[in-house]
Order: sequence, then structure tokens, then C-alpha cells
Amino acid sequence: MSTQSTICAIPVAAPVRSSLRADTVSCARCALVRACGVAGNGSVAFADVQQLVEDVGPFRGNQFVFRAGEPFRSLFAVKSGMVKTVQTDAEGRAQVLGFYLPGEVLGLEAVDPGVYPVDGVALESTRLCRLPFDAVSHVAQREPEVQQHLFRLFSRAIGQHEGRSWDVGADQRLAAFLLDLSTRFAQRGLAPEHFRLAMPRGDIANFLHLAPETVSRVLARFREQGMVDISGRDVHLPKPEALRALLREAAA
Amino acid sequence: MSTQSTICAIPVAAPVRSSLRADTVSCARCALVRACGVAGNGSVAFADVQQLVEDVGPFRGNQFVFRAGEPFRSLFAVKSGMVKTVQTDAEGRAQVLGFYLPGEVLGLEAVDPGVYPVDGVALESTRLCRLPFDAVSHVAQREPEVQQHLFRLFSRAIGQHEGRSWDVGADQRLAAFLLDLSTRFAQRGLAPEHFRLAMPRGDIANFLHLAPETVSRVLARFREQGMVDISGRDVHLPKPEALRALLREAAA
DNA sequence: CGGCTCATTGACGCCTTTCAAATAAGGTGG
DNA sequence: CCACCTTATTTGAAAGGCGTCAATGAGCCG
Repeated sequence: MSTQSTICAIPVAAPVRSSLRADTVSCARCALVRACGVAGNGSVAFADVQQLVEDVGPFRGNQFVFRAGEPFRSLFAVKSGMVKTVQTDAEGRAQVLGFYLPGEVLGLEAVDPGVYPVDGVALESTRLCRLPFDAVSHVAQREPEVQQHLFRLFSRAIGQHEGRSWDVGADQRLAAFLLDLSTRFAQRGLAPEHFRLAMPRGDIANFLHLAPETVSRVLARFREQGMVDISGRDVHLPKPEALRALLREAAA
Repeated sequence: MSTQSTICAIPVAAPVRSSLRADTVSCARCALVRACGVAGNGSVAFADVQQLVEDVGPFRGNQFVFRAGEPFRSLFAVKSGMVKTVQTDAEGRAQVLGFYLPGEVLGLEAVDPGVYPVDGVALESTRLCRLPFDAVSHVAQREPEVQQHLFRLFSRAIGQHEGRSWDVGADQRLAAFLLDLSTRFAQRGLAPEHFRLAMPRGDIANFLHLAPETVSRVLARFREQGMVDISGRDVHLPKPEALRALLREAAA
């Protein structure tokens, strides 16, 4: 809420932002602060975190940030671009588990098993910050504020998964998906009503447990009803309230 | 792996167990150790945790352990019985998000928002340990081992949610559900092939995004095929391999 | 400009839900 | 201990939503 400046190259919530160039600035503190939604700008607790992060990338689309089965070493904070996590079973079936926008942290599910249980795949040209977990934990040991941020980061991820656990129809799933993206873009200071889908329809469909054809059809209907304006991967939400109203209706 | 004794009244993995009575023993250390699957039996890191926990219950079936909207203060470790978490939207629709067996910890999703986003409801007579989160965090600040346990506890919860995110047919969902329960019971030293469902069919159906009728039908078919032996809420899995084979088949 | 991947649109089929009713189980009070 | 009531579970039949298959069209890169 306080400083509007762009810390560590990740857009932060701010009504008005100017240019952002900070490729030389680490993003760990920003990632933790932003990801946890805490205004820790003035504290010195994150100074140590900034020391141990490393910029990685840019990754191109479809390039792996990490692969399932690799030993877990680091969390990753998205600086720009977008990343998806995908789980693949023994029969080769794939399940998209999440999309990660700038300012969001991925890899949390790897802490317990000690190996990444999913693939991390860049959806477009993407830059990230690598956060060695051992080192971050060590800092958290000294800095209560950092520890709390991490706890909240984990907790939030659980809450997000649970929020997606509702059994609703295709329309409501798409509406919720678009509104969720809109909200998350807004939290990073980006326009909530106009954004770009970095992922193909198939990924959206897989993520939402729908067929790609169904996604197309529902989006087409949304467009006919004037609820959304989508051409290709560019999305415009003229009336978010209409989508929100959909979510209040009965399930399929 | 080491001690087979029942720590803090929560059954722990052991080939053979004798009587268990430990209502006077706190379960925090056990909960953390067991929940994280780490053999920290010999360490002294959890000594402080044991000091600050409080036994609560027994709760009767359908009694609330905590309610959605209440300010978050504590995590809860199940000592005996079973608990479900349920999210309810503005229209009164409910979604069962999880079942918690003895030795498992609930409430993690409440850390970030600061309020419980779900109801915690006992499914049968249930005793728990209350773990004040502030105090636990404080101990984690001093004890790296405790901090790591907590991180893994959070991480595991994320992984469990992601493991349930597969889009499969009703048969496979039920099979996975039964096998999951079986595994989790086994991890607590209980018989993996014979257990009791503390929740009504409706809760199972809701949790799995199915209609109660579908659950009945699928279980009836499983019984006809000799894959499971269910009478009422008592379950016997004579051939877990048959269920596992089902999961390898193509999705619906 | 050619070949490719991705997105869209239509028709059909199947799995699951919904609606309806019977049966069983559990709990309470007499 | 039994009768009764309430809730839970099971079973049947029909409707509907979504997936699958197939084909067209649009966008993109070489």
C-alpha cells in the first residue's frame, strides 16, 4: 500500500506505475512480500533474502524451469512472463495444476517430497528468480517476519487449491478462471479488465477439467452475450459483474 | 521406523501395536513428526511444542471444531475420530474439502487469511490437540527442525490437493478415494484393508464431485466384481491391486 | 507462399445427474 | 426392549451436459 515503486522488477499493486526496469535487482524480498500480501517495505528483515537469490532465464515458451523428479533445491518467483505446472502419470496423461503470474511463487509442493512432483514449464518468454530453499529457510530461522511470510505463502497456496475445488458447470468454471486471472493481474498493478492468455486453449481446458472444444464454445457464448471480448488470446472483460453473477447461480 | 510405541495417543506406523492410552500425553510433537513423516523421535527439538498444546474434545458427530469466519488461532491435530472441512458459499452450497484422520493436522489454510475459511466438523466422536499457531511459530523460530516440519506439513497439504486434481471417471475417483484412505490408515498403523467410513455417502459424493446415487452405484458394482466388500460404512479391500489397476486405465 | 499448430464449429453418444420411490439403518421416547 | 420416526442408502428410469469424433478455418513461422 505504501511505496508504489517497482521493487525488483515485479509489478506491484499501485494505481499508477511508471517504467519498470530492474533486471539487476533481486526479487526475493518482493516475491515474499507481495506473494504474502504484507507491506513489509520498510523492514530490514528481507535484506538477507535479497542476497541469496539468483535471476534465471529468460526461458522461452515450452521450456522447462524444472522437471518432475528433479531433486528440489529452489522455489521460483516469476518476474515476467508466465509458467504452468503439469503433472504427468505413468501412462503419459498430463494434468495442468496451475498458472503462475509475475510476482507469484512456484515449487512449494516440492518441499515435502524433496523432488519436484510436477514440471514447471514456461508459457512464454519468462524470467524468474531462483530462491534456494535451504538458504531461505536459514534466513527465516533468524527473521520471524520472513518465516511468517513463508507460512502465509504456503497457506495461501492451499487456500487457492481449495477455492478451485468447487463442482460447477463449464460456464462457471470459465467465468471463475477469467475473474481469478483478472484479480491476480490487478494485484500486480496490471489492468484487471484487459490481459493476455499466455496458454493455449488446451491448457485452459485441461486445467479446468474440460474439453478444448467446450472452452471454445463457452467463450463463444460469453462473447455473444457481451460478457467478454476475446480475440485469440487477448481478453477484455467489459462487465466483470456479469461473470460474477454467473458464479452465484446454481451449479450445472 | 524406530519406536513402535504410541506417542501421544495417536497411532503411529508399527507392524504390531499393543494397547494405546495416553490421554494425558500431549500430541503436538507426534502430530508434527508423524504428519511430516520424519523420524524425529530422538530429538529434543519438539520438547517445547509439547508444552503449549492442549487437548480438546471429545467432539460428537456433526459438532464444530471451528467455524468459517472465526479468527484463526490454532491448528488442530486429530487424536482419534475423524474430521471434515467444509466450505459454504453465500447461497448455502457446501463443498467438502477434506477428511482428517488420526495423526493429521487441519487448519493450515487459515494461516494466511487469518480466519478459518472453512468449517471443521467432527464426523464421529473425536478428540484433538489444539496447537496455538503463534506459540508453535515461536518455537519454530528457535528450533530449525520444527520449522522444517511445519514447512513440510504445509507442502504436503499442497501436494495432496494437487494429487486429487485429476479429471477421471466416477469409478476411478472412488477407487482412488478408498486407496487413499487405506494408505493413510496404514501410515497410522491401522489395518489398510479393513476400516470404517465415518462420513455419510453424501459427504463422500460431495468430496468427489459426484452424486450420492453414483457413489452407491459404483460401490455396488465394485462389490459385484469382488473388488471391495462394503456393508454400510465398514470397508474391506480384499484386492487393492484391482483398484490400483483401475487407476491405470483410461479416464472417463 | 506452404506447412504447421491452434482454434472453432457441428453432430452424435455416453456418463453422470436428476427425479422418484422403496428399503435399511439409527436414534429416541415410551 | 420395542415401536416409531428420522435420516441415510439403495435402486430404477429418464434427461441433460459434456466429451468425442470429424472437419473447417484462422494464425504463425519458416
